[in-house]
Amino acid sequence: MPSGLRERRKQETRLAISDIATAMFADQGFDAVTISQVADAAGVSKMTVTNYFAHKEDLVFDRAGEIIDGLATVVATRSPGESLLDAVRRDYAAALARSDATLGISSQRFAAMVATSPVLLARVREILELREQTLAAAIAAETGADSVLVRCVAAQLAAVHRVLAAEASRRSQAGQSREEIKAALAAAAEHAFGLLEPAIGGYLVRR
Amino acid sequence: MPSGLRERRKQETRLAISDIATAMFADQGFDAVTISQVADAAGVSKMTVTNYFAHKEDLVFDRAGEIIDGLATVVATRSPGESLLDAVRRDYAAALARSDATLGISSQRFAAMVATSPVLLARVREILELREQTLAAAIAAETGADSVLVRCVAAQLAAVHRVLAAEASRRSQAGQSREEIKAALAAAAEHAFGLLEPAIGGYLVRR
DNA sequence: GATCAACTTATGTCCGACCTAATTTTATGT
DNA sequence: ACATAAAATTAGGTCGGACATAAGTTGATC
Repeated sequence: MPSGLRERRKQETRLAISDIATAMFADQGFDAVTISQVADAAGVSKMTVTNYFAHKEDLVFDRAGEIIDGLATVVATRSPGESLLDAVRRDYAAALARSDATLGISSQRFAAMVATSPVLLARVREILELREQTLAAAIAAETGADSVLVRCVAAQLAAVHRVLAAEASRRSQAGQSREEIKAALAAAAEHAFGLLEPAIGGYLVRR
Repeated sequence: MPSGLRERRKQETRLAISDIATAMFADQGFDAVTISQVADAAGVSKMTVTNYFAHKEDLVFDRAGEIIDGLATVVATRSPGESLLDAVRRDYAAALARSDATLGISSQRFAAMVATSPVLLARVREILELREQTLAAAIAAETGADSVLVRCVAAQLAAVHRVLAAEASRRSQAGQSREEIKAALAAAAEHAFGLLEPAIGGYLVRR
């Protein structure tokens, strides 16, 4: 098991590399900075970077696991009497209130960096697909059976999150303020989740 | 302008390279075959392959444009009195009847090849995202205004197609017959599109 | 304090993507 | 028919990311 110093150093090194890399990427663009340059700036060898981060994209999306598990956790921990849609909608409002980073609200430079890099966009798509699949698995675990319908419900719920995140990214790129974006997202979420209400509003109310 | 022979030769070369490549990929796996090997097998130089196909994945998904434009075309060409959902649902049934290749029904080997290659899966995600965006643009063009709601509707419609295609891929990998898969997809489509009925069933009925 | 395990490094290979210049093939005008 | 222009193809090279291996270094443990 991790013994004090060694493990702490690892986390420090990891974070230092990730922070420096993200700053360099935001500054010069993801594809314009090589792993070697990141390694040099961080004062480590190239191999150390690739040891910590299996893929270059991981330098940017180090906390992808939280996004991937987010929706499934919300569904799994919802209170009795709450439907899937209610839980996801309630959680979105809460995330907005606490300015959760996973909603896609970011600095103009970060948003532009992601939007202009094919590699990062691909990674975002993969993360969102995994989130949807994880959500579908959580729903399937609750209903006891996997099915196309379960995956459709998961897809619809995840799609709302995804479309709202895209809107957040768009507004971030446009340079809007966090408060401005949050207000817009709150209004948009009303409409978006409301659209699903007649379809899956009563789906899987927890007993 | 394209003058007979020259253009025809190009298309022949392009198709020959693509066919040989797909066969080699299906046989040995996408990542196990290099572009050089494809070039050798096709009797051309490596540069010729990369001239025709900007990315290695394009050797497999040469007709991506058809998938990307499919839903938008369906929506844009639907008849008066038809809603968005009705048009997409009707078209799906028609595509199923004609065993359209874009539905995801394929040979076991092809399905396995795609499913086991991270690069190909990434390309599939990109194609599906582009299809959704193209559909959203078509809907926005009709309503006269883009919005989060429009993108949500596009996302929901595209999601059904995507979930059904994933099901097709899963069954293809499992070695089910085309007829077997078509029957399962027809039934699944009933449920999947039916789920959206109360949400967007009356949305954008063409006048 | 010596030993072991884990972390880091140096070095090198492989492949996809890309570039440039040279060569071959096709099309066109006289 | 032939020369010339245009386009396709080729050869050879660079670069970066991913990966493998072995050697070196540092922290942990008895």
